[in-house]
Amino acid sequence: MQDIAAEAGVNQALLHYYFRTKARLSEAVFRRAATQLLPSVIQVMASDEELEQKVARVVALELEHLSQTPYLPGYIISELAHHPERVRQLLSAVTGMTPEDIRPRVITKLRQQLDAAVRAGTMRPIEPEQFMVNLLSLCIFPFAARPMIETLLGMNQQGFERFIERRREELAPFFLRALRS
Amino acid sequence: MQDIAAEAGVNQALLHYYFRTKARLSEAVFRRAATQLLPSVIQVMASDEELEQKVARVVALELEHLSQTPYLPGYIISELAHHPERVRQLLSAVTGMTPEDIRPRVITKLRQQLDAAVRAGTMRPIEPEQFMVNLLSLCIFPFAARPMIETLLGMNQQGFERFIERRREELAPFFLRALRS
DNA sequence: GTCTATATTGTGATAGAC
DNA sequence: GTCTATCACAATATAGAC
Repeated sequence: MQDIAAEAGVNQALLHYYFRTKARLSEAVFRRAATQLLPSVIQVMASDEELEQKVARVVALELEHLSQTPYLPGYIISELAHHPERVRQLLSAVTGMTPEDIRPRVITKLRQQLDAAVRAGTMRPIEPEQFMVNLLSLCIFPFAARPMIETLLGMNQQGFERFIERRREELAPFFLRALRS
Repeated sequence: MQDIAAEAGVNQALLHYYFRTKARLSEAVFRRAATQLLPSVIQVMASDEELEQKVARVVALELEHLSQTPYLPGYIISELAHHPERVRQLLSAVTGMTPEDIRPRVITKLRQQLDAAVRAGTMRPIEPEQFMVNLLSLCIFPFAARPMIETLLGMNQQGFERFIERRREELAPFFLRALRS
């Protein structure tokens, strides 16, 4: 609390005045962090856009955003690991919907599109859940594992940024090829 | 330290006797956790097996292992986020090589195989670094983001396990399709 | 090597003036 | 709303007997 107060240019007492306890400050920070990432992805996934467009937009959106806040995935996953029970309230607070309402909103539309593409013969069958997790894995994981990747692959910060630049171009085509029949 | 000692069936003093400080105990735990995951993947990646075999083996290896220790990725990423400086010493301790030695060992062999496949006309060009990060993302991220995925997609623990079962079958073919030309 | 008991410091939280 | 000063206790770490 001391350190946080100092970095904010105030003192501990003021933090308590606003947040009452350390746990509640921690939740507030977590909520703000998650708000930056989740709603836009949910919106894109649930939209009426073409599948190919969705993939391209999610990749662009995520890589653009995470390039500017590369610490976010590691932080969020860290919080998930330490406070998995917070996820429910977080999702409600961030989206304004209960988790039970979010799921169909995202999945139903996706499933329709994936089914249609299968019938049209352009895509192989894939569950919308797998589709979504695969896409987000490819976007988010590199940032979450960044320190390991940089060390293992001998990159400095600049090298990592170039690495991500390549992904901006290659990731959507890579992903779409995996879907095609 | 109290809680850890209690769960281990000893007392705080004994922990200090063996580990001297809490930080060093923490490092020891981290090292053991990482040792479970890294060496086997590095070994497979650097081996002489066919590329298709490598992909299948990494998927099988990772999903099998992570199903039994699903907390591991969240924990390791959490540690990376809080102590990125530990990665170097970790990699040395775990592999017995310096990071500078690990990189070529993994990357060189992969690059040869990928280049050969491109010349044979069976694969599109891809950097070995992207290849590796893509594959590991698809294997590891779902476990790291597990609480979020379960809540967002309305799964219970059993649902998540079924979700992973599907991936055991579908992930390697999915990934290989993305590589083919 | 393992324990009990204790020293010492760090940390979240509060009281009360302004 | 914001500060200084301080409390209460939890946490790490150590001493020393066995």
